[in-house]
Amino acid sequence: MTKNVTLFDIAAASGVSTGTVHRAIHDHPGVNAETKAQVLRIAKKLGYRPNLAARFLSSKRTLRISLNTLEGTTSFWDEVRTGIREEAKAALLESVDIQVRTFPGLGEGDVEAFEAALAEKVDGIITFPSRPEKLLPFIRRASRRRIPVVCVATDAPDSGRLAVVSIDTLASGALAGDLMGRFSNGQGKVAATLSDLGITEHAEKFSGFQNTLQQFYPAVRVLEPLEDHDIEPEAYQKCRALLDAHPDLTGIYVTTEASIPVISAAADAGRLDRLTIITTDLFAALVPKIRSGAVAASIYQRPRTQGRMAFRVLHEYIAEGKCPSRQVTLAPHLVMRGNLEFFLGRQQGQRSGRRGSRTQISSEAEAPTPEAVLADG
Amino acid sequence: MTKNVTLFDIAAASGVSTGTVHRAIHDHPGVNAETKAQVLRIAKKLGYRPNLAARFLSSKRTLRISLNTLEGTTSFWDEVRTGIREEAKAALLESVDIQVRTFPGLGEGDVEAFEAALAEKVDGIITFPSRPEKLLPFIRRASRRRIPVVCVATDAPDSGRLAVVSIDTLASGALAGDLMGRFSNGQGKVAATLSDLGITEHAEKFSGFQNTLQQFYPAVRVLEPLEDHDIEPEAYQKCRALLDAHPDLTGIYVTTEASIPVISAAADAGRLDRLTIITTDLFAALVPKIRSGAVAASIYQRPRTQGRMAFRVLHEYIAEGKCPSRQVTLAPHLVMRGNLEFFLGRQQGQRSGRRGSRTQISSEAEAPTPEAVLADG
DNA sequence: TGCCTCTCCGTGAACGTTTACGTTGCGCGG
DNA sequence: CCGCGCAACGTAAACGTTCACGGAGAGGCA
Repeated sequence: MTKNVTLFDIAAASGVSTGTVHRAIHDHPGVNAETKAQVLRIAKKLGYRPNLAARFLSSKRTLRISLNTLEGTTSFWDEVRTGIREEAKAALLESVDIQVRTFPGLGEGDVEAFEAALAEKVDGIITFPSRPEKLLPFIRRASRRRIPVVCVATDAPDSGRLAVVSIDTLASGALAGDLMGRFSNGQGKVAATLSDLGITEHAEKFSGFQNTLQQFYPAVRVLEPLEDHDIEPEAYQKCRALLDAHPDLTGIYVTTEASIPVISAAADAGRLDRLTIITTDLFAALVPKIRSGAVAASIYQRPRTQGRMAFRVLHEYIAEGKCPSRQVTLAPHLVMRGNLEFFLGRQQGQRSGRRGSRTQISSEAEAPTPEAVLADG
Repeated sequence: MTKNVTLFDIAAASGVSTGTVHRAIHDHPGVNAETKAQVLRIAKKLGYRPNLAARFLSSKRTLRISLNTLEGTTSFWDEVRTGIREEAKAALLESVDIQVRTFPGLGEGDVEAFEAALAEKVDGIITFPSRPEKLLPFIRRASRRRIPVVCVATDAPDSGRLAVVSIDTLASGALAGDLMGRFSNGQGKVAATLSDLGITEHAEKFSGFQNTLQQFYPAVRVLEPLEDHDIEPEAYQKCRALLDAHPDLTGIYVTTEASIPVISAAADAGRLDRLTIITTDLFAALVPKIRSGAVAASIYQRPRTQGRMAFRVLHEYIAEGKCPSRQVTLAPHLVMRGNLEFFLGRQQGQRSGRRGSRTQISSEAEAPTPEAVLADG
């Protein structure tokens, strides 16, 4: 491991001063085009990597990032936010200011929120692109302004976004398919609900679900997916109609958070005990349904981890200038009756976690601590 | 957010120099007891928190940690190591030197490996405490010497270890129980194999398994657990005997990595297709068994994440002097036929990941980059 | 008294980057 | 020729911590 290349080394090699090297590298004005090219060439040849400690030491600006989310699904985004905060605390090199901007509905106010973030000149944007195609030009604009954008849960392809963080949709669907196949003993007729086939993520979940069933449980018949367009009454109505049309339906896979209307429809049709229902995510209203067995399993999309990863990618980019992998996909967790309490405890413990860890410092006196100051008393 | 307290502030407030403050805080020799107490009091009153950037800037020592693992289960510990490396790279503030020490068997050579690590005066030890009670005094000794010890996979309670990172055993067992109950349609007779009831983790897994079945699938009968003491022939023999003794056995849950002998026993007894087998972890030999459907599901203990967490806790302690939560428990992942490829791809992508991310920097030219040097060409 | 040791403490130079400011050299209008 | 502005570049002081060095005193011993 040879000693790291510094600005000074580059300066010496190219016959200029560190100030010029710095300006060249950071594309700041006031440096000749030739000189700049020369410096960049040498920097690259020498394999320059900035020393973050030095950078943070000298310019200790606070990192400002905007989190743009949907208003309705608060529990999910609350967890995402917690994850971001957690990871920000772990990065521990700068103070972080998270500005939360919410928009009321899919495609409503998302652009405005994004523009507001841009206007504030934040250092990065973590967003749920509710309507990717509408947001696309704005993400491009941010990208041109060197403001990194990380999409969470849903992707905005070809937008120049830095990265997307989501669970692996195919694996999610496949897991649901496998469970459905096993739970149904390899036979029966099952359906899936989703928001809109036009949304890649939902289409992929369904695809994973269908493929797995076709491949490994060929006797199970998969119906056409049911689109609810994120409207609960529509989900309820369509589900009732589905149940009426198929008296022999054995299972439903809800790929979105809109599982409650589906469960209600099944209950109102008196079919709850004959249906295997697999849902998505974990929120207060769903808990009793899982506990009672109405829901066989729920596929948890790990919002906290999504938040952590989103921040992490952003931070790596801002700090080190590295372009991380453009797609961060997570494996979903599976929540069932037996391990439900575990997941609830985590959500719980999370919120009180911040205080918890503080008190722990002082209470666990026997713990070894390098900073004597902090250990005492 | 008030400006951070520095060594200089403390020095000014207590009428000494920064050098003395530094020595006092870090418990270095050469400072009067009274002075030291005074400095510490003031530091505490002012709420001093060390500036890591400055610290890493000045003393760029390389962090040396020892990873003590079991020789046999290489795939698991290889992943753990990869996770550690990953996280170390993400910490990006210092170079990390991971010394791997392996010991041949449970309780064989583990103490020697630990002592070797201590002798090397490493900055931290990440270990699998194969026989916690034997290792206990040595962990204590490390703790007294302020060398933090993180246990992975298995805990060493009351040893003064900094933290333990593991899968939540109860949730694991519960998940296995839930799946077993569902897959068996709520009836039948099932068994579980484990290494030794004396090992807390295994006992807890079984307990979660049993409780879940008793509570939610009361018609399923759970047999006494089968102890294989981590000896494959013993696992095979006992399993054959089990199958002979219980011709109506419907499922087996293997809580350890020793699932191959169980599968062999079932196959040799001609019972494979009538048994629901739930295994643990994911390794090469298991893959075809899952693919063929011999194994219904495997509970993946996420070694890479365990490694990441272990390093993270260690790093937080060393860097910031903070005592993290003493127990880091993870939710297991569930591997089935449909999502098997996803997990295999992750393991694969992991190993080539380091190079992959490098090439990505240069290939993804459209990506915005703050360091012009790295983006060009 | 001279010399030496030991403890306690101050001093100042790193570490690599950022940034405000100073210094050239050149062209141009008056 | 003077003065001005401007582009291009150099300079040096931060940022907070670490660490090697050295000095001042106190005490011991011949």
